[in-house]
Amino acid sequence: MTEDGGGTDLIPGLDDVPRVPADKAPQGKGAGGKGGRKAPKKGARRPAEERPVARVAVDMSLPHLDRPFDYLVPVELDAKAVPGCRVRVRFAGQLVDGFLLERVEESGHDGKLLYLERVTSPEPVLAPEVASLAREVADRYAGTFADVLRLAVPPRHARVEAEAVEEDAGEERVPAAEGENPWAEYPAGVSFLNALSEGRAPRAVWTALPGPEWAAAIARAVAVTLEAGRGALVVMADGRDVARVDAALKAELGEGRHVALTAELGPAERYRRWLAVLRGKARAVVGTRAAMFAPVADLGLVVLWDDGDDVHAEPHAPYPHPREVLALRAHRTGAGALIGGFTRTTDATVLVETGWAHALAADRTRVRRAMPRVRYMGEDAQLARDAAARTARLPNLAFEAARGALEHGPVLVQVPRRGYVPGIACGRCRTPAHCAACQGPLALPSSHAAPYCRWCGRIAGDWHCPECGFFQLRAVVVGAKRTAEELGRAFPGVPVRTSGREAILERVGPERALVVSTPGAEPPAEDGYAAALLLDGWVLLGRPDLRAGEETLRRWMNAAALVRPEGPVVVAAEGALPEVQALVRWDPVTYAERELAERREAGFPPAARMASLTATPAAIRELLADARLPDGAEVLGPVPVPRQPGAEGPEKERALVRVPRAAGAALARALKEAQGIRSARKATETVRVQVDPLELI
DNA sequence: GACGGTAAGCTA
DNA sequence: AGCTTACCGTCC
Repeated sequence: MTEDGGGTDLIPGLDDVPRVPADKAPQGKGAGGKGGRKAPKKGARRPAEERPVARVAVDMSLPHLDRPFDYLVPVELDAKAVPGCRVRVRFAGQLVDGFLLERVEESGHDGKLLYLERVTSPEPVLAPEVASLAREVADRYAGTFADVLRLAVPPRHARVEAEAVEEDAGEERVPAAEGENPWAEYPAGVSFLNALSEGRAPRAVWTALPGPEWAAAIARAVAVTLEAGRGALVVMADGRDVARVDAALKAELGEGRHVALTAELGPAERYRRWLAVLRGKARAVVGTRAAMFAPVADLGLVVLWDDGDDVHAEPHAPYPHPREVLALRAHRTGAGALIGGFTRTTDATVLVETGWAHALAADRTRVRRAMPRVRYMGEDAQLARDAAARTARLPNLAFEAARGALEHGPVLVQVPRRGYVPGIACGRCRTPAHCAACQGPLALPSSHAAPYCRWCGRIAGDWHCPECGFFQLRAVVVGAKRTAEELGRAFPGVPVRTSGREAILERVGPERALVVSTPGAEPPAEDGYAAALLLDGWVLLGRPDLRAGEETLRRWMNAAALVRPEGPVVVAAEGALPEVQALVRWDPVTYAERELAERREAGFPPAARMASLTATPAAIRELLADARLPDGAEVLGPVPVPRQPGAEGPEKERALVRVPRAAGAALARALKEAQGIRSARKATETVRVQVDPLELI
């Protein structure tokens, strides 16, 4: 992996030499209709004098038609038919949308060429860098160019496009805020910034110190990049993180030099801002995953924060991941890259181990100064001696930590999402089921396993109801709300607030309060939390997912990073677990390195490359029969997949194809080719192909 | 996927 | 013969 000049963007697969001169193609009357049955729709048409051939990416996501098609540019559209503009063409007899990729003198096509039907808009919305990026992303994910373009180019909003371009606010660049440099906390931080300001391409996997400084650090890196005359692109997991970086950028850059792109803006405003980027009015972008394709000109820096968050994963085909897309962009444009978070994913660890990026972290002394004091409560957790806490069934350690901390400010309580932890109650009298040992609430990890205690984790195999003696259990929904009620009773007089999927708190004040939140919805507290309780570690860790461990650590650290330095954090899990040890020592890097080593041992991603094929068993078999899989490929399964709620049709199965990491590109190519064979053959059932699927096992 | 060409199948 | 339906190659 070396740097490559990103400026010239020949689209791979587009560069075959045109052989047939355009004048062999039908001119004017010839094109309209032969034999006079159908009258020519337009009068005699004439191709443009210069570069009369337009290569068009038609909006068709069929794998076997995933290549450009040539059309003639009629003279009257000569001026409007610019590379990157939206066009409408006749394709297989029907009118379809497309993008004009380039204008050339001659076509390589032997047959007749049709004329462009119209230029939808002369706005060159498909920037050359984005076009070639989209081609590469499509190939990487065994998907089509058209599918990627649907993600990369927002739908047109004609009124917004026509709006008079507002005059520059004229605001002279605000000098970067002269506060202390957040990067000074990191030994390699300053040299990272220097490399950006010298226009080089530093690439770092950044383990951020706990606390709120990360947003300012990102903003500073962006500011330095802009000062050096290049653009910057920042991708965040959700709108709240976007808002934080947006605010930090405003503080750093002033108004008008960057835009925030999120889905909540609505189509008009979103398109307005996106156009501002395209037209070079804004040189920096912060946004959620769709922004990964934003047409930032002369890219100097890409940033991805919290790359392990599963909301980064694009749910639409071909399911590209921003980490991959931004890495590709940085690589091909010579931009710097910053992949940061409080934790470290195994995927980012691969980037470090292969030498693509450097690790950027603070030294231990600073980490120790900034990190919380983490305690754990395992099976031996003792019930609180305090009477009120005893009625609330809170283990002593958690109770004492919270009670002490509430003197100094808010306490964060992290509980898994509603439905994540199915609570249980007596099947007859509906009394909630509690642990015989510590009186914590019982829950069922899955329908087959025995109930366990949400506080202490002890398995409760021989439960019977203390009220009525019944021994069968029924599921009840337990979520943050219920936990909030239980906690409220343990701390009378302390306000309890909840933050979850439906009602997310933006932030909380410095006053004492219990803040019960689901993972990812934790509101930052002004001046930080005085303490945090991380409950239900067993459920998170017990999930049957390859990434359960790293994901649990990520959730814990993201919550614990909101606690004041040296504040207490109590985690409900066994101290011997590697995730707990990593949290206690605040050392996500060693954890990720070990985890990656284990994956390598077991042949799992990201040490190996995988693709999942989801379809009926017959369709999977056919696809695999057509696919010339690379050497060393191994097919696992297929196994039945649980039916999606509301899904129609026959039972689906899923097969996994595993290859050595180096064969990833060959795997994608083989699957794409096999999909092409299938679609050309008009196979009725489609196979969903997902390269690097997020959820595994 | 949608079109249009050709081949096979049915109605007089 | 004259119409339908079925299949399949092509789509610029």
